[in-house]
This record gives sequence, C-alpha cells and structure tokens, in this order.
Amino acid sequence: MVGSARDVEIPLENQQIKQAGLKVTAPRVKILEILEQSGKRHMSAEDVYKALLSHDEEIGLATVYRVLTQFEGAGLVCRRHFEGGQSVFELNSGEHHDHLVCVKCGKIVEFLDTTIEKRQARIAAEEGFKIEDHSLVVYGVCPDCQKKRG
Amino acid sequence: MVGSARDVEIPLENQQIKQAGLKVTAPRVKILEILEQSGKRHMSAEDVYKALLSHDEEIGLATVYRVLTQFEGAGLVCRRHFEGGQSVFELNSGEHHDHLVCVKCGKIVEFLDTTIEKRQARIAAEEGFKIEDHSLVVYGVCPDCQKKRG
DNA sequence: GGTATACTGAAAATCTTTCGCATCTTGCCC
DNA sequence: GGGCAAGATGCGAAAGATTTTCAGTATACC
Repeated sequence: MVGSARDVEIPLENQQIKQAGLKVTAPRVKILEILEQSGKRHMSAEDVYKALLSHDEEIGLATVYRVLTQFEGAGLVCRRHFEGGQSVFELNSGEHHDHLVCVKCGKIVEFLDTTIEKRQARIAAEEGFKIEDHSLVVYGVCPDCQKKRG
Repeated sequence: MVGSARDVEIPLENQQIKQAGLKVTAPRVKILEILEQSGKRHMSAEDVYKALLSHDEEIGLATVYRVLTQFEGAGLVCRRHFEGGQSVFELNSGEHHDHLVCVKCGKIVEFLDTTIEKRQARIAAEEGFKIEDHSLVVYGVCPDCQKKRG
C-alpha cells in the first residue's frame, strides 16, 4: 500500500534528464536538485557550484557550466544575461516571462505582459524581422530597498 | 571676415569633454570623433580601438575602455550589453530607445514605443519598484538575412 | 612658464566561461 | 552480472572581455 521501492528509485529528475537525451549522472541529478530545491529561482553557475560544495558534492565548476549549457539546450533551463558579468539560470517554467530586477539587493520579480509582447511582434514585423527571442529587463529599486534608504 | 583661428581651435568635442568635467586630451577627442564620424551607431570597445589604429592613432585598448566608461558616466554615451560577450557603445542621442538585433548579421535597428514604455512603468508601479533603467532587446533575423538563407 | 593633478600606455591581474585530455561511468548487449 | 563503446567528469590551462597597477607624461590653472 505504501509506495514500493521502485517509487523512490526513479525520481523525477532522472526522467527529465533522460528525456533530454542525456545520461543520468550524479552531477546532473545534483544540479537539477539544487535548482529545484534552492529557494532562488535565478542562480549563477557560481551560485550552483557553491550550493553543491555546501552539500559536500565534489563537482567541478567546468562541469556545472557544461551541464547548465546542456540543460539549456534541452530546454530544461533558461539562461539570462542581466547586467553585471555573470549569467543566471532558471528552471524553465514552460512559459516565457520578463524580469524586474532590484539594483540594490538583486531581488528579481518575473512578469508577463501580453500588450508588450504584441507591440514587440508588431514592431519586428514592421521592420521585416522574424523574431527568435527577446529580452526585457527593467532595473529599479524594490519597495524594501526604498524603505531602507529614504 | 572669414572665421578667425579661434573658431577651429575649439571644436565641439572639446567642449563636450570639458563639460563632462574631464580634461581635454588627445585620446578623448579622437575617440569622440570616431564615435561621431564612423557610420556605425553601435561600436564595441574593440571596434573603436581598431578604428583608431586605422587612423594611425597610438591609443591603448585600456584607454579606450577607460574613456568609454568615463563618457558613459558623463552621459555622453550609452553602454549596451547585448548577448554575445562584448558590450557596445553608442552616442547618447538624448532620448531613450530600444533595439532590434539581427542574430545573423548583427544589424541593429533602434525603435521607441510609448505603449511598451507605459506598460513597463505600470508593471513596475504595481510591484512597488522605482524604475531606474530598462533594457529591451528583440533578437531576430533581418529581411536581408531571411532572403539569403531561405 | 611652473606645478599639482589628472591622464596615458603597457603589462599584469581579474573574472567568467570554455577547452583539452586522461580517467571514470553509464547504458546496453550478451 | 560482466564487458565495452560512447559519453561524462575533473582538473588545469586557455580564452575573451574588461579592469587595475604603476611609472612616466600631459593638461589646466596661476
């Protein structure tokens, strides 16, 4: 009646990795776990690497980059290039969205606005461009940081 | 009757640099000239450096970066972080605009859409954010590149 | 013109990300 | 269950973009 052993032997992560056409290896499973379990939706490769270290996982930074890039290619995660050097990765939630980033504390709010999407499509069409992707990031100061420093 | 010598001794670039609170030096004047005279509105530091070399100017790449960063701080130019490694700089035209970038040939089209700007402002307000800046880049394939490869 | 200050060039340092290669694992067949 | 080939990993080294260091030089101002 309680789940058989098999239930825990094939966790969801493994299936996702397998479906992506990748071998199920410890680094891949661990990285996917980190992405799912860490409270942060947006993590840099360095963040993931540090999280792995704090879980006593012996995984090289190069592997983290390699795996994240593969996950990106497989559509499991999205890579974002915000200002400030490093890229951040987030689990692919299935639907596109844009970002509001606090320049003080780094807090990130996701949003989706169909009006903006439509205008973009129209503008691209007017110029004859075929859209492949787009990136909209609004930088500002979040409510908390506004309170903290007048 | 013809302009006195003074007219040509104080070109506009020098005034812009001086007003920015910077000393008028050869590298700064040359870099500003390149930005104004080159046909491209968007140049990477490397582009500027190469343009200087082809004008037989002995200016180091480090200086190009330094000067462009100072110009950015002074509001003379804007720095843009598109995907693909390097930043590009453009002369500050005074009014904000967004970009449509061809992923094949790198062509860049600027556009401004008040509907999008308004929606951004509203979204930020709903989240309590005070907007400082924003970046909207639409990546696609331009008409020319669409023709070239089906 | 003289001088304090700011600027420059070249090399070295940083930082993020990727590569090369020897070694180790996984997935799969028997 | 063992063996094998393809694919992964880890490490250090490399690459690419940008910044810093530092000693020498030029600029602004008196």
